[in-house]
Amino acid sequence: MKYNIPRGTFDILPQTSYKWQFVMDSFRKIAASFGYKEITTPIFESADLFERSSGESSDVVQKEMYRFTDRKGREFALRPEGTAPVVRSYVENHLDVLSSRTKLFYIGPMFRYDRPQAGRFRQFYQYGIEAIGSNNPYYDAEVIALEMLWLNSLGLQNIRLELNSVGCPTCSAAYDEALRDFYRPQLPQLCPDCQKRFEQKPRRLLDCKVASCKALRQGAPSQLDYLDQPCAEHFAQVQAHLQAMNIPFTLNPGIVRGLDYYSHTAFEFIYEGLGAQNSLAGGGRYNGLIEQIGGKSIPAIGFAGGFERLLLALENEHIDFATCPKPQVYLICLGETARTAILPYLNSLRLWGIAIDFDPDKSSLKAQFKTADTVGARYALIVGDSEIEAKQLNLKDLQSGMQITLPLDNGQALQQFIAQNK
RNA sequence: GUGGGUGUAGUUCAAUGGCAGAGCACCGGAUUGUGGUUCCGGGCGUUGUGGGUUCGACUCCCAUCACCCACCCCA
Repeated sequence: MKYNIPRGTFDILPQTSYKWQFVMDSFRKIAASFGYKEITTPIFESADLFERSSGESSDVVQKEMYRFTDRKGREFALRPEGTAPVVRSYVENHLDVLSSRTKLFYIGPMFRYDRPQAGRFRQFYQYGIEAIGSNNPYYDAEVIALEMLWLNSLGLQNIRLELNSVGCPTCSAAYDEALRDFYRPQLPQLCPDCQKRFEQKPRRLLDCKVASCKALRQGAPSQLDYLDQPCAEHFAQVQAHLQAMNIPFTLNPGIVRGLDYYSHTAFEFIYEGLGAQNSLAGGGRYNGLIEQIGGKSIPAIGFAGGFERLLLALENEHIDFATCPKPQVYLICLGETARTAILPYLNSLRLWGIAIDFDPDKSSLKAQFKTADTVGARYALIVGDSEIEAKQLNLKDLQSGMQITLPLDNGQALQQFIAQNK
Protein backbone atom coordinates (compact mmCIF):
# COMPACT_ATOMS: atom_id res chain seq x y z
CA MET A 1 0.00 0.00 0.00
CA LYS A 2 1.25 3.40 -0.96
CA TYR A 3 0.24 6.42 1.06
CA ASN A 4 -0.22 10.05 0.10
CA ILE A 5 0.16 13.03 2.33
CA PRO A 6 -3.28 14.47 3.18
CA ARG A 7 -4.52 17.10 0.80
CA GLY A 8 -3.48 20.63 1.63
CA THR A 9 -0.65 19.54 3.90
CA PHE A 10 3.06 19.41 3.20
CA ASP A 11 6.27 17.96 4.58
CA ILE A 12 8.99 20.35 5.64
CA LEU A 13 11.88 18.49 4.06
CA PRO A 14 15.52 18.68 5.16
CA GLN A 15 16.46 20.75 2.13
CA THR A 16 14.20 23.57 3.37
CA SER A 17 13.79 22.99 7.09
CA TYR A 18 16.65 25.33 7.91
CA LYS A 19 14.69 28.17 6.33
CA TRP A 20 11.72 27.44 8.55
CA GLN A 21 13.96 27.32 11.58
CA PHE A 22 15.50 30.62 10.60
CA VAL A 23 12.23 32.56 10.28
CA MET A 24 10.80 30.99 13.43
CA ASP A 25 13.92 31.85 15.43
CA SER A 26 13.90 35.30 13.92
CA PHE A 27 10.30 35.86 15.00
CA ARG A 28 11.10 34.67 18.52
CA LYS A 29 13.90 37.23 18.69
CA ILE A 30 11.87 40.22 17.51
CA ALA A 31 8.99 39.27 19.80
CA ALA A 32 11.34 38.94 22.76
CA SER A 33 12.89 42.31 22.00
CA PHE A 34 9.42 43.88 22.20
CA GLY A 35 8.84 42.15 25.55
CA TYR A 36 6.55 39.35 24.40
CA LYS A 37 6.76 35.86 25.88
CA GLU A 38 5.94 32.60 24.18
CA ILE A 39 2.82 30.63 24.97
CA THR A 40 2.03 27.23 23.53
CA THR A 41 -1.48 25.84 23.64
CA PRO A 42 -2.86 22.49 22.41
CA ILE A 43 -3.67 22.10 18.74
CA PHE A 44 -7.19 20.96 19.60
CA GLU A 45 -9.69 22.63 21.86
CA SER A 46 -13.37 22.44 22.60
CA ALA A 47 -15.19 23.12 19.32
CA ASP A 48 -17.46 25.43 21.24
CA LEU A 49 -14.56 27.78 22.00
CA PHE A 50 -14.12 28.57 18.32
CA GLU A 51 -17.80 28.59 17.46
CA ARG A 52 -18.59 31.13 20.15
CA SER A 53 -15.57 33.38 19.62
CA SER A 54 -15.30 33.38 15.85
CA GLY A 55 -19.04 33.58 15.34
CA GLU A 56 -21.51 30.98 14.14
CA SER A 57 -21.90 32.69 10.79
CA SER A 58 -18.17 32.97 10.04
CA ASP A 59 -16.78 30.85 7.22
CA VAL A 60 -14.26 29.35 9.60
CA VAL A 61 -17.01 27.86 11.73
CA GLN A 62 -19.51 27.12 8.98
CA LYS A 63 -17.31 25.15 6.62
CA GLU A 64 -13.65 25.16 7.56
CA MET A 65 -13.35 23.51 10.97
CA TYR A 66 -11.87 20.07 11.47
CA ARG A 67 -14.29 18.79 14.09
CA PHE A 68 -14.22 15.44 15.81
CA THR A 69 -15.86 13.64 18.68
CA ASP A 70 -13.65 11.83 21.17
CA ARG A 71 -14.40 8.49 22.82
CA LYS A 72 -16.49 10.09 25.51
CA GLY A 73 -18.57 12.08 23.07
CA ARG A 74 -16.86 15.43 23.68
CA GLU A 75 -16.77 17.80 20.71
CA PHE A 76 -13.35 19.10 19.73
CA ALA A 77 -11.84 20.95 16.80
CA LEU A 78 -8.33 21.29 15.45
CA ARG A 79 -7.66 24.95 16.05
CA PRO A 80 -8.45 27.12 13.03
CA GLU A 81 -6.83 30.18 14.61
CA GLY A 82 -4.66 31.10 17.56
CA THR A 83 -6.28 33.94 19.46
CA ALA A 84 -9.20 32.11 21.08
CA PRO A 85 -6.95 29.41 22.60
CA VAL A 86 -4.55 32.04 23.95
CA VAL A 87 -7.43 33.93 25.52
CA ARG A 88 -8.85 30.69 26.93
CA SER A 89 -5.49 29.98 28.54
CA TYR A 90 -5.19 33.56 29.77
CA VAL A 91 -8.55 33.31 31.52
CA GLU A 92 -8.10 29.74 32.76
CA ASN A 93 -4.66 30.39 34.23
CA HIS A 94 -5.54 33.81 35.68
CA LEU A 95 -2.67 35.48 33.86
CA ASP A 96 -4.40 38.82 34.50
CA VAL A 97 -3.51 38.78 38.20
CA LEU A 98 0.21 38.56 37.45
CA SER A 99 0.32 41.88 35.66
CA SER A 100 -1.94 44.63 34.43
CA ARG A 101 -0.96 43.70 30.89
CA THR A 102 0.22 40.47 29.36
CA LYS A 103 2.30 40.33 26.18
CA LEU A 104 2.25 36.95 24.47
CA PHE A 105 3.34 35.38 21.23
CA TYR A 106 2.81 31.93 19.73
CA ILE A 107 4.02 29.82 16.85
CA GLY A 108 2.34 26.69 15.58
CA PRO A 109 0.14 24.88 13.11
CA MET A 110 -3.48 25.85 12.41
CA PHE A 111 -6.07 23.85 10.49
CA ARG A 112 -8.79 24.87 8.09
CA TYR A 113 -10.72 22.64 5.72
CA ASP A 114 -10.38 24.78 2.61
CA ARG A 115 -9.58 24.09 -1.00
CA PRO A 116 -5.80 24.52 -1.27
CA GLN A 117 -4.24 27.04 -3.63
CA ALA A 118 -1.14 29.21 -3.83
CA GLY A 119 -0.31 30.31 -0.28
CA ARG A 120 -3.21 28.44 1.27
CA PHE A 121 -3.14 25.08 3.01
CA ARG A 122 -5.22 22.92 5.28
CA GLN A 123 -2.47 22.70 7.84
CA PHE A 124 -0.52 25.93 7.91
CA TYR A 125 1.89 27.54 10.32
CA GLN A 126 1.17 30.85 11.98
CA TYR A 127 2.96 33.24 14.27
CA GLY A 128 0.93 35.56 16.39
CA ILE A 129 1.16 38.39 18.89
CA GLU A 130 -1.36 39.23 21.59
CA ALA A 131 -1.13 42.33 23.81
CA ILE A 132 -3.76 41.82 26.49
CA GLY A 133 -4.88 44.23 29.20
CA SER A 134 -4.85 47.73 27.77
CA ASN A 135 -6.94 49.83 25.43
CA ASN A 136 -4.07 52.28 24.99
CA PRO A 137 -3.64 53.04 21.26
CA TYR A 138 0.08 52.70 21.84
CA TYR A 139 -0.35 48.92 21.85
CA ASP A 140 -2.18 48.99 18.52
CA ALA A 141 0.84 50.77 17.10
CA GLU A 142 3.30 48.53 18.96
CA VAL A 143 2.06 45.25 17.53
CA ILE A 144 1.85 46.78 14.05
CA ALA A 145 5.37 48.20 14.38
CA LEU A 146 6.69 44.82 15.52
CA GLU A 147 5.43 43.14 12.37
CA MET A 148 6.47 45.89 9.99
CA LEU A 149 9.96 46.25 11.43
CA TRP A 150 10.42 42.49 11.40
CA LEU A 151 9.34 42.10 7.78
CA ASN A 152 11.62 44.97 6.82
CA SER A 153 14.53 43.47 8.71
CA LEU A 154 14.10 40.23 6.80
CA GLY A 155 14.50 42.24 3.61
CA LEU A 156 10.86 42.75 2.61
CA GLN A 157 10.53 46.45 1.85
CA ASN A 158 7.46 46.77 -0.36
CA ILE A 159 4.91 45.77 2.22
CA ARG A 160 1.68 47.71 2.35
CA LEU A 161 0.01 48.22 5.70
CA GLU A 162 -3.72 48.72 5.29
CA LEU A 163 -5.51 50.19 8.26
CA ASN A 164 -9.13 50.55 9.26
CA SER A 165 -11.36 50.85 12.28
CA VAL A 166 -14.45 48.71 12.45
CA GLY A 167 -15.67 50.59 15.51
CA CYS A 168 -17.25 49.26 18.66
CA PRO A 169 -20.38 47.05 18.58
CA THR A 170 -22.59 50.14 18.80
CA CYS A 171 -21.22 52.21 15.94
CA SER A 172 -20.48 49.09 13.95
CA ALA A 173 -24.18 48.17 14.01
CA ALA A 174 -25.10 51.73 13.02
CA TYR A 175 -22.79 51.50 10.05
CA ASP A 176 -24.23 48.15 8.94
CA GLU A 177 -27.68 49.74 8.94
CA ALA A 178 -26.44 52.71 6.91
CA LEU A 179 -24.91 50.33 4.39
CA ARG A 180 -28.13 48.36 4.09
CA ASP A 181 -30.06 51.58 3.59
CA PHE A 182 -27.66 52.50 0.81
CA TYR A 183 -27.83 49.12 -0.95
CA ARG A 184 -31.49 48.29 -0.41
CA PRO A 185 -32.78 50.04 -3.56
CA GLN A 186 -30.31 48.20 -5.77
CA LEU A 187 -30.55 44.83 -4.02
CA PRO A 188 -31.93 42.97 -7.09
CA GLN A 189 -28.93 44.02 -9.20
CA LEU A 190 -26.36 42.58 -6.79
CA CYS A 191 -24.67 39.24 -7.48
CA PRO A 192 -26.04 36.20 -5.58
CA ASP A 193 -23.09 36.23 -3.16
CA CYS A 194 -23.73 39.88 -2.40
CA GLN A 195 -27.40 39.21 -1.74
CA LYS A 196 -26.28 36.94 1.07
CA ARG A 197 -23.69 39.45 2.21
CA PHE A 198 -26.42 42.08 2.44
CA GLU A 199 -28.05 40.05 5.18
CA GLN A 200 -25.08 38.58 6.99
CA LYS A 201 -22.12 40.95 6.65
CA PRO A 202 -23.06 44.07 4.71
CA ARG A 203 -19.53 45.47 4.80
CA ARG A 204 -18.39 42.53 2.68
CA LEU A 205 -20.34 44.20 -0.14
CA LEU A 206 -17.49 46.69 -0.33
CA ASP A 207 -14.82 44.26 -1.56
CA CYS A 208 -16.84 42.15 -4.00
CA LYS A 209 -14.84 41.55 -7.18
CA VAL A 210 -17.81 41.31 -9.56
CA ALA A 211 -17.72 44.29 -11.92
CA SER A 212 -21.41 45.11 -11.65
CA CYS A 213 -21.19 45.14 -7.84
CA LYS A 214 -18.13 47.33 -8.01
CA ALA A 215 -20.08 49.89 -10.00
CA LEU A 216 -22.95 49.95 -7.53
CA ARG A 217 -20.50 50.79 -4.78
CA GLN A 218 -20.25 54.45 -5.87
CA GLY A 219 -21.18 56.74 -3.05
CA ALA A 220 -21.48 54.04 -0.39
CA PRO A 221 -21.09 55.33 3.15
CA SER A 222 -17.67 54.87 4.79
CA GLN A 223 -17.18 53.13 8.10
CA LEU A 224 -14.94 55.95 9.18
CA ASP A 225 -17.81 58.43 9.01
CA TYR A 226 -19.83 56.32 11.39
CA LEU A 227 -17.33 55.93 14.23
CA ASP A 228 -18.60 57.37 17.47
CA GLN A 229 -16.53 59.86 19.43
CA PRO A 230 -14.42 57.40 21.51
CA CYS A 231 -13.80 55.12 18.54
CA ALA A 232 -12.81 58.02 16.29
CA GLU A 233 -10.50 59.38 18.97
CA HIS A 234 -8.87 55.97 19.48
CA PHE A 235 -8.34 55.52 15.75
CA ALA A 236 -6.82 59.00 15.44
CA GLN A 237 -4.42 58.15 18.25
CA VAL A 238 -3.37 54.90 16.57
CA GLN A 239 -2.56 56.81 13.40
CA ALA A 240 -0.67 59.45 15.35
CA HIS A 241 1.45 56.78 17.03
CA LEU A 242 2.22 55.10 13.71
CA GLN A 243 3.23 58.41 12.21
CA ALA A 244 5.48 59.10 15.18
CA MET A 245 7.06 55.68 14.64
CA ASN A 246 7.49 56.39 10.94
CA ILE A 247 5.38 53.40 9.97
CA PRO A 248 3.64 54.16 6.65
CA PHE A 249 0.06 53.01 6.21
CA THR A 250 -2.90 53.47 3.90
CA LEU A 251 -6.45 53.76 5.15
CA ASN A 252 -8.68 51.10 3.66
CA PRO A 253 -12.29 51.19 4.86
CA GLY A 254 -12.79 47.87 3.07
CA ILE A 255 -10.67 45.92 5.56
CA VAL A 256 -13.04 43.50 7.21
CA ARG A 257 -11.86 40.82 9.55
CA GLY A 258 -13.35 37.39 9.06
CA LEU A 259 -13.87 36.65 12.72
CA ASP A 260 -16.64 38.23 14.75
CA TYR A 261 -14.63 39.21 17.79
CA TYR A 262 -12.81 42.16 16.25
CA SER A 263 -13.56 45.75 17.21
CA HIS A 264 -11.87 49.11 16.63
CA THR A 265 -8.53 48.80 14.87
CA ALA A 266 -8.27 46.30 12.00
CA PHE A 267 -5.24 45.94 9.75
CA GLU A 268 -3.59 43.79 7.15
CA PHE A 269 -0.07 43.48 5.79
CA ILE A 270 -0.24 43.08 2.02
CA TYR A 271 2.49 41.81 -0.27
CA GLU A 272 1.69 41.65 -3.97
CA GLY A 273 3.23 38.69 -5.72
CA LEU A 274 1.93 35.74 -3.72
CA GLY A 275 -0.89 34.95 -6.11
CA ALA A 276 -4.46 35.56 -5.07
CA GLN A 277 -3.72 35.25 -1.37
CA ASN A 278 -1.72 38.42 -0.86
CA SER A 279 -2.15 38.93 2.87
CA LEU A 280 0.97 38.14 4.87
CA ALA A 281 -0.58 38.94 8.23
CA GLY A 282 -3.68 40.46 9.69
CA GLY A 283 -5.21 41.33 13.00
CA GLY A 284 -6.96 43.87 15.12
CA ARG A 285 -8.40 44.77 18.47
CA TYR A 286 -10.74 42.42 20.30
CA ASN A 287 -11.92 44.27 23.38
CA GLY A 288 -14.97 42.10 23.93
CA LEU A 289 -13.52 38.63 23.45
CA ILE A 290 -12.10 37.96 26.90
CA GLU A 291 -15.36 38.71 28.65
CA GLN A 292 -17.19 36.61 26.06
CA ILE A 293 -14.96 33.65 26.86
CA GLY A 294 -15.70 33.98 30.53
CA GLY A 295 -13.08 36.39 31.81
CA LYS A 296 -13.35 39.97 32.98
CA SER A 297 -13.91 42.80 30.55
CA ILE A 298 -10.33 43.23 29.42
CA PRO A 299 -9.23 44.94 26.19
CA ALA A 300 -6.63 43.39 23.88
CA ILE A 301 -5.09 43.60 20.43
CA GLY A 302 -3.15 41.15 18.30
CA PHE A 303 -2.44 39.74 14.89
CA ALA A 304 -1.37 36.55 13.16
CA GLY A 305 0.82 35.93 10.14
CA GLY A 306 1.48 32.97 7.92
CA PHE A 307 4.92 31.42 7.60
CA GLU A 308 4.16 29.84 4.21
CA ARG A 309 3.34 33.20 2.71
CA LEU A 310 6.30 34.84 4.36
CA LEU A 311 8.63 32.23 2.88
CA LEU A 312 6.95 32.62 -0.53
CA ALA A 313 7.51 36.36 -0.38
CA LEU A 314 11.17 35.98 0.61
CA GLU A 315 11.59 33.45 -2.18
CA ASN A 316 9.87 35.75 -4.66
CA GLU A 317 12.17 38.64 -3.73
CA HIS A 318 15.22 36.36 -4.11
CA ILE A 319 16.28 37.21 -0.59
CA ASP A 320 19.12 35.05 0.61
CA PHE A 321 18.02 34.96 4.22
CA ALA A 322 19.43 31.69 5.49
CA THR A 323 22.13 29.24 4.52
CA CYS A 324 21.98 25.50 4.80
CA PRO A 325 24.19 24.30 7.64
CA LYS A 326 27.19 22.28 6.50
CA PRO A 327 29.55 20.01 8.37
CA GLN A 328 32.87 21.61 9.24
CA VAL A 329 34.81 18.40 8.83
CA TYR A 330 34.39 15.29 6.72
CA LEU A 331 36.13 12.15 7.94
CA ILE A 332 37.96 10.09 5.34
CA CYS A 333 39.00 6.62 6.43
CA LEU A 334 41.33 4.17 4.73
CA GLY A 335 41.55 0.65 6.02
CA GLU A 336 39.47 -1.42 8.37
CA THR A 337 41.74 -0.89 11.36
CA ALA A 338 41.58 2.87 11.05
CA ARG A 339 37.82 2.83 10.59
CA THR A 340 37.30 1.24 13.99
CA ALA A 341 40.20 2.88 15.79
CA ILE A 342 39.00 6.38 14.89
CA LEU A 343 35.55 5.99 16.44
CA PRO A 344 36.44 7.25 19.96
CA TYR A 345 38.12 10.27 18.36
CA LEU A 346 35.03 10.90 16.23
CA ASN A 347 32.84 10.96 19.32
CA SER A 348 35.24 13.32 21.10
CA LEU A 349 35.14 15.77 18.21
CA ARG A 350 31.36 15.76 18.22
CA LEU A 351 31.36 16.42 21.96
CA TRP A 352 33.63 19.41 21.32
CA GLY A 353 30.80 20.70 19.15
CA ILE A 354 32.49 20.10 15.84
CA ALA A 355 30.04 19.19 13.08
CA ILE A 356 31.65 16.19 11.44
CA ASP A 357 30.23 13.84 8.86
CA PHE A 358 31.30 10.39 7.72
CA ASP A 359 30.01 7.73 5.34
CA PRO A 360 31.16 4.21 6.25
CA ASP A 361 29.77 2.80 2.99
CA LYS A 362 32.27 4.68 0.87
CA SER A 363 35.57 2.89 0.55
CA SER A 364 37.71 4.52 -2.11
CA LEU A 365 39.60 7.67 -1.30
CA LYS A 366 38.19 9.40 -4.36
CA ALA A 367 34.59 8.65 -3.49
CA GLN A 368 35.14 9.94 0.04
CA PHE A 369 36.70 13.18 -1.19
CA LYS A 370 33.80 13.66 -3.57
CA THR A 371 31.35 13.24 -0.76
CA ALA A 372 33.31 15.73 1.32
CA ASP A 373 32.84 18.21 -1.53
CA THR A 374 29.16 17.57 -2.05
CA VAL A 375 28.28 17.93 1.64
CA GLY A 376 30.22 21.19 1.60
CA ALA A 377 32.71 20.39 4.37
CA ARG A 378 35.48 22.91 4.94
CA TYR A 379 38.05 20.32 6.07
CA ALA A 380 38.78 16.72 5.29
CA LEU A 381 40.21 14.67 8.14
CA ILE A 382 42.24 11.86 6.59
CA VAL A 383 43.19 8.83 8.57
CA GLY A 384 44.57 5.45 7.53
CA ASP A 385 46.21 2.58 9.32
CA SER A 386 49.63 4.26 9.24
CA GLU A 387 48.27 7.41 10.90
CA ILE A 388 46.70 5.33 13.66
CA GLU A 389 50.03 3.68 14.26
CA ALA A 390 51.87 7.01 14.36
CA LYS A 391 49.11 8.57 16.47
CA GLN A 392 48.72 11.34 13.91
CA LEU A 393 46.02 12.74 11.67
CA ASN A 394 46.02 14.65 8.40
CA LEU A 395 43.74 17.64 8.13
CA LYS A 396 43.26 19.11 4.69
CA ASP A 397 41.72 22.51 4.05
CA LEU A 398 39.46 21.80 1.08
CA GLN A 399 39.39 25.43 0.02
CA SER A 400 43.12 26.15 -0.04
CA GLY A 401 44.38 22.60 -0.49
CA MET A 402 46.80 23.04 2.42
CA GLN A 403 47.29 20.02 4.63
CA ILE A 404 48.63 19.82 8.19
CA THR A 405 49.35 17.06 10.65
CA LEU A 406 47.66 16.94 14.03
CA PRO A 407 48.22 14.67 17.04
CA LEU A 408 45.66 11.93 17.66
CA ASP A 409 44.61 13.33 21.04
CA ASN A 410 41.16 13.72 22.58
CA GLY A 411 40.12 16.09 19.81
CA GLN A 412 41.25 19.27 21.47
CA ALA A 413 44.00 20.08 18.99
CA LEU A 414 41.54 20.00 16.09
CA GLN A 415 38.98 21.94 18.04
CA GLN A 416 41.53 24.68 18.73
CA PHE A 417 42.75 24.73 15.16
CA ILE A 418 39.22 25.24 13.83
CA ALA A 419 38.49 27.91 16.42
CA GLN A 420 41.60 29.85 15.36
CA ASN A 421 41.00 29.52 11.62
CA LYS A 422 37.36 30.57 11.42
C1' G B 1 -18.83 23.66 -2.39
C1' U B 2 -17.87 25.65 -7.93
C1' G B 3 -14.66 26.29 -12.28
C1' G B 4 -9.99 25.80 -15.36
C1' G B 5 -5.16 23.34 -16.20
C1' U B 6 -1.58 19.28 -15.65
C1' G B 7 -0.16 13.93 -14.76
C1' U B 8 6.00 9.95 -18.84
C1' A B 9 12.80 7.74 -14.97
C1' G B 10 14.75 10.56 -8.43
C1' U B 11 13.98 15.48 -11.00
C1' U B 12 13.19 18.90 -15.40
C1' C B 13 11.20 17.71 -19.93
C1' A B 14 10.85 15.05 -25.14
C1' A B 15 8.38 11.24 -28.19
C1' U B 16 2.56 12.27 -36.49
C1' G B 17 -1.86 6.43 -33.51
C1' G B 18 3.64 2.45 -35.24
C1' C B 19 10.45 -0.26 -31.16
C1' A B 20 9.41 4.98 -24.61
C1' G B 21 14.17 9.02 -25.10
C1' A B 22 17.51 13.24 -23.41
C1' G B 23 19.66 16.95 -19.80
C1' C B 24 20.54 17.27 -14.61
C1' A B 25 21.13 14.46 -10.24
C1' C B 26 22.81 9.81 -8.34
C1' C B 27 26.28 5.31 -8.25
C1' G B 28 30.77 2.86 -10.11
C1' G B 29 35.44 2.98 -12.78
C1' A B 30 40.20 5.34 -15.21
C1' U B 31 46.78 0.89 -10.61
C1' U B 32 41.57 1.37 -2.63
C1' G B 33 46.71 7.09 -0.09
C1' U B 34 44.62 13.00 -1.90
C1' G B 35 38.74 16.11 -4.08
C1' G B 36 36.19 19.75 -7.51
C1' U B 37 37.45 19.47 -14.25
C1' U B 38 37.43 15.56 -17.96
C1' C B 39 36.53 10.64 -20.03
C1' C B 40 34.05 5.76 -19.77
C1' G B 41 30.19 2.78 -17.80
C1' G B 42 25.38 2.16 -15.09
C1' G B 43 17.85 3.05 -16.59
C1' C B 44 12.51 -2.85 -18.44
C1' G B 45 9.77 3.16 -16.25
C1' U B 46 2.81 -0.69 -13.96
C1' U B 47 3.62 6.56 -19.35
C1' G B 48 -1.25 8.37 -12.10
C1' U B 49 -5.25 4.32 -11.91
C1' G B 50 -9.42 1.54 -14.31
C1' G B 51 -12.18 0.83 -18.58
C1' G B 52 -13.19 1.77 -23.98
C1' U B 53 -12.03 2.68 -29.51
C1' U B 54 -8.14 0.46 -32.79
C1' C B 55 -4.43 -4.53 -36.23
C1' G B 56 -1.71 -1.29 -32.84
C1' A B 57 -2.68 3.93 -27.55
C1' C B 58 2.15 7.99 -23.90
C1' U B 59 -0.94 9.90 -27.98
C1' C B 60 -8.13 9.45 -29.13
C1' C B 61 -12.82 8.73 -25.72
C1' C B 62 -15.08 7.85 -20.67
C1' A B 63 -14.50 7.41 -15.50
C1' U B 64 -11.53 7.97 -11.25
C1' C B 65 -7.48 9.73 -8.22
C1' A B 66 -3.61 13.22 -7.29
C1' C B 67 -1.37 17.87 -7.88
C1' C B 68 -1.49 23.09 -9.58
C1' C B 69 -4.34 27.62 -10.29
C1' A B 70 -8.71 30.57 -9.51
C1' C B 71 -13.79 31.70 -7.14
C1' C B 72 -15.62 31.87 -1.97
C1' C B 73 -12.78 33.16 2.18
C1' C B 74 -8.39 33.86 4.58
C1' A B 75 -2.51 33.39 7.14
